Amino acid sequence: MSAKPRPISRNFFARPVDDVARALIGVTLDVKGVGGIIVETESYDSGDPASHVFGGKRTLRNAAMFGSPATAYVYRSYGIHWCLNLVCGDASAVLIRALEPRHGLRAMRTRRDTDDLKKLCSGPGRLCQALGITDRLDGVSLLQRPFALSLGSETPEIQSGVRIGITKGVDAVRRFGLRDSPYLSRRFRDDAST
DNA sequence: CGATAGATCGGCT
DNA sequence: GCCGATCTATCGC
Repeated sequence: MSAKPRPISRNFFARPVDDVARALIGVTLDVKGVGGIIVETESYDSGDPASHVFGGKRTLRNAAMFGSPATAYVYRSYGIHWCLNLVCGDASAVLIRALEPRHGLRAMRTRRDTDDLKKLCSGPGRLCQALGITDRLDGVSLLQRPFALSLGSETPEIQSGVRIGITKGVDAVRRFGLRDSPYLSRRFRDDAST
């Protein structure tokens, strides 16, 4: 059924963060065998007022953002949820916003307490709950267990737009998604391609 | 449908 | 104190 896995290497992350955010669409992300295909991302970097590292201030929370490419940055959002970023170097990172559920559906449904496929991983907090991601994975390498990242086989159609849920840097077009995927956290407003 | 309030806590002013 | 890179339930049209 599934194509042979094409593991992602550290070099994948060592390029401009917007490029990585696009390239991650269609990539499979699993944590201990549970996960799916990335369908929505956002990019953040140190010059970005919406970023946790804006101004270069290093804190306990954002320390992982300053790590080497292919490091996980996990932070708590609104005191309740966890959110996962993939660090790309120079204090830049890609926020994973939505997955198409593929592996370990049973575990995901249990953790999320819902049978609705579209509510399992469609949102940064939701997907972390579904995959069991917490701050215990903050600062951990993405290139080994419990993470498994592998390239997709097709070249996906990418949609882009402004980011969600922020109050600064609101005009930057740094949100990317798999065109018309039913698993997006929200639909894209306009139909700007590429 | 869209709008909004509440949960809950670390980091910052 | 205040405010979020969120989610859910609930209210109103």
